[in-house]
Amino acid sequence: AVMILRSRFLDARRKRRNFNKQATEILNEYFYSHLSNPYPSEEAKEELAKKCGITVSQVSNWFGNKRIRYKKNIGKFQEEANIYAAKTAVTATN
Amino acid sequence: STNPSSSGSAHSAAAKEPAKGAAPNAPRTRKKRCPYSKFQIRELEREFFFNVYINKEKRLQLSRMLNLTDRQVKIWFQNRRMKEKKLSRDRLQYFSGNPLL
DNA sequence: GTCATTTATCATGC
DNA sequence: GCATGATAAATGAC
Repeated sequence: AVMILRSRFLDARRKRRNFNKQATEILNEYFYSHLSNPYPSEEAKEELAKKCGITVSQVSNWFGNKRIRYKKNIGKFQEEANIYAAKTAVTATN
Repeated sequence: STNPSSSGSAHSAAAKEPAKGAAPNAPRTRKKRCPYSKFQIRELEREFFFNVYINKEKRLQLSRMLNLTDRQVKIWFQNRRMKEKKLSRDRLQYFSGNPLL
């Protein structure tokens, strides 16, 4: 049984599963509210990981992918950026 | 699927490298990431199994055999050590929540 | 040397 | 068919 679980773990690293909507919301909120410097500190990563229910490594992966994919095509993320910009603006006024 | 080691573009031809005193204007273009072949990985892993830290002589020998630069071999061992550390962290986290094991 | 990162590639989800 | 998460080369800070 141990061997089965172990082998399943070893090749389960690349078995991708999408994050739930709430986790993606939290990550996007942080990203677009820190668009000038989207590099969360280690402490911020741990907090995001806890809130999203994922690991710190997964948080780092998400920000790495998000940064380069945003930089490569800002226009594609413009609508998304406006959404989260408005969302953070509302929370700021309240 | 295409084997980069067969073409020899990684080692022989001038991909980049500071080029001592050749061209004063240095474009400094980042080297394109080229995945290594199965054979290259297998040999690198074999050496990594014996010693996580590779010395200069074995590095040169391995780089010639695999048609890689010694810098590429050095960086591969660095990345491989980081990978091993991450695997250890993940294993610890994975099995820590399992009282059954 | 480590280590966060950039970039391209891989593998999967849908 | 791309979107997305994870991994593999490559760079740079320290």
